[in-house]
Amino acid sequence: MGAAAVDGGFLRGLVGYNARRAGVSILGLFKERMQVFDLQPVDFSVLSLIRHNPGITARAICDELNLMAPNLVRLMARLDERALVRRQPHPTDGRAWGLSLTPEGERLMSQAEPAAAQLEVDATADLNDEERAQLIRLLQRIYL
Amino acid sequence: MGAAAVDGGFLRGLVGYNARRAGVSILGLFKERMQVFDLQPVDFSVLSLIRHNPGITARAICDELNLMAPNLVRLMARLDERALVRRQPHPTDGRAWGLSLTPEGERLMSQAEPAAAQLEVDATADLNDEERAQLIRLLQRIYL
DNA sequence: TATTGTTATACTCTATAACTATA
DNA sequence: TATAGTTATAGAGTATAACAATA
Repeated sequence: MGAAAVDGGFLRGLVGYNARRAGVSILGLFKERMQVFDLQPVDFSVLSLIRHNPGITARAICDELNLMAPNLVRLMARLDERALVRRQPHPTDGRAWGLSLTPEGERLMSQAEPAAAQLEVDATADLNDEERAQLIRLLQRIYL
Repeated sequence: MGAAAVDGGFLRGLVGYNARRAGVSILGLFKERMQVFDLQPVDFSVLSLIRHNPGITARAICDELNLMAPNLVRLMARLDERALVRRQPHPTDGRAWGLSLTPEGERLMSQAEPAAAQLEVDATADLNDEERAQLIRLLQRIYL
């Protein structure tokens, strides 16, 4: 009567189905562990991208993370209210802003990124380092 | 200035990030190809599960697909309106319904499932059969 | 007392069109 | 003419609480 008795045979032969299920599984632990930082998965991705690309534009973030521009606006507003990010006039493009972390944003991410890395290892505890690396290589060959 | 110049180094070292990106990539082709069947990804998953488990209950579907019961109600109502599924009194549990495909639902899925399998191969064209199988094995060790 | 299915509802995420300022 | 950022808004997906019927 439990899930074990259900024949999910066809679905489980699909890469897309398994990628989604695995992603949801990791995301569950992510939300749990990242509560202390008050960071949603997307918030974390955006902040990490800004951290490693100071001066990046909103447009480049949208391209990299596959976000729609209007949706990034409210997200950035939240991060701005929390004083985690800073916008400065773009040096060459008057339409754009150059984004970077505030000292507080930097402090937060210097803790959040290691936490995320550890969380990943815990969420994929059945895999060793080599298997985890190969999994990532295979996944990237799909979307890159 | 394009996405290629962006350092996504930290994020791309995370299994969760890559699983999500790969899943989104496959989902894009899924929605495109499945338009002819008028099936959302979740609709397809539910119908496939019912097809291979005739008499299955809504509860078992929720457990298998990680859905919340209230959300399945509207979804089932749509499939019911399209006369793709049928509910019959459960043989042993008076609270539950036994779900199965109608002949029309069976006809639709006999076309949709092979289309989904082909779509997967196309969306993961950089992988050969062995790599695809290994990718699935690795993903399942995360969530199963 | 617990579980199945359901209703109502709220919240978040995602998507589209239209506008401004600049390139 | 095209692009960066923004506003407003509609739609889809996801979440919780509460209820009736049955186990």
